[in-house]
Amino acid sequence: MQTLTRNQQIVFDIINKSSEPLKAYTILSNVQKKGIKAPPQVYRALDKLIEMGKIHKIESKNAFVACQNSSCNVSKATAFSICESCEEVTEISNSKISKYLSNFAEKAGMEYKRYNLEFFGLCKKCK
Amino acid sequence: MQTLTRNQQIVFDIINKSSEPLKAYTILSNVQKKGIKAPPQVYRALDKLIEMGKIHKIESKNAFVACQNSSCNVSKATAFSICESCEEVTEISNSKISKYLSNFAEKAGMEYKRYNLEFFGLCKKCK
DNA sequence: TACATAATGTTATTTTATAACAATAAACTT
DNA sequence: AAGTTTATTGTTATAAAATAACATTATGTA
Repeated sequence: MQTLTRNQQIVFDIINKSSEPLKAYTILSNVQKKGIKAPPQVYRALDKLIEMGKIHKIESKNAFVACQNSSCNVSKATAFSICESCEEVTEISNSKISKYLSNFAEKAGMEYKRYNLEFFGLCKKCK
Repeated sequence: MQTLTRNQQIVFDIINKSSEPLKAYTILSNVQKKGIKAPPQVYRALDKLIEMGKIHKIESKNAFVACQNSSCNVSKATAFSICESCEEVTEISNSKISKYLSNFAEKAGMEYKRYNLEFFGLCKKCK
C-alpha cells in the first residue's frame, strides 16, 4: 500500500469528498488555500493518483472521480454510467463485464492492458 | 441518407483518407488551403459528422476517425482498440459486445443511449 | 418573393494540459 | 553522517483543445 505525498493527499481528498467528477481547474481553485498554486502541481498529482488507481478520469468530461471500487489498486478496467440529464456519474464495477471484455480482447489477438467504458443515457431518477 | 455540406465534406474527406486519428488542429492546418480558416469551422463540421455517425471521437486522444462500420448511421455504440506502442486505432464492430452491454445497461435500470469503449494494449504487430 | 432555418465566416476568449527549469525533500549507499 | 541519486515540488510561460458571440451568406419552403 503506497502512501500519498502531501500534494497527492490534498488533491485526492477533495476528489474523494466530492459527489461529482471534478475538473482540474476546479480542483486547483479549491486547493489554493492549501498552498497548491499552479496547474502542473494539480496535474502531477492527478497523474500519480491515476497510476495508483485511486482516481479515474472520465475522458468524455475531462473530469476526475475517486475510485469507488475498494479492491481496484491499479485501474485497468473502468466503466462508468453517465446521466445526460443530471450529469451523475457512477462507477460500474461488474466482474462479468470485465471478464467478457478481457476475454474478447484476447480472442481479438490483443494484449490488452486496460480499458475504459463510458455509458451515456438517463439514470433511474431522470428517466 | 444525408448529404454533406461543403465544409462537412472537406473535413470528412481528410479524416476518411487518413490512416490514423486526426486532431482538430491538424485537420485545420490541412484544410486551410481549401478555405477553412478558423477552429469553429472545423469543430462545427466535426460535431455534425459525429451526430450523423460518419466519424467518431477517440476521447482519450482528442482525435477523430471515420466510421469503419458502413451500417453505423448514428453512432450509439462505439468501441476501439488502441495500441499503446504504435498508436494504431481500430474500430471494433462486434454485435456481441453491443448486445451484451446494452443488455447490461437495461438491467442496471439505465435508459442507455450510447456508449463508448476504449481498449488499450498492444496490437498484434507490436506485441 | 418573403420568411425561416441552417451553415458559414470571423475575432476573441476560455478551458485544458504540458514544457522547461530551478529548488527541496526523501531514499539509498558507503 | 556525508554524499549521491531519485522523486517531488514550485514557478513561469506557453501550447493545445474547444467555445462564445455575432455578423453574413446560403438553403429550403410557404
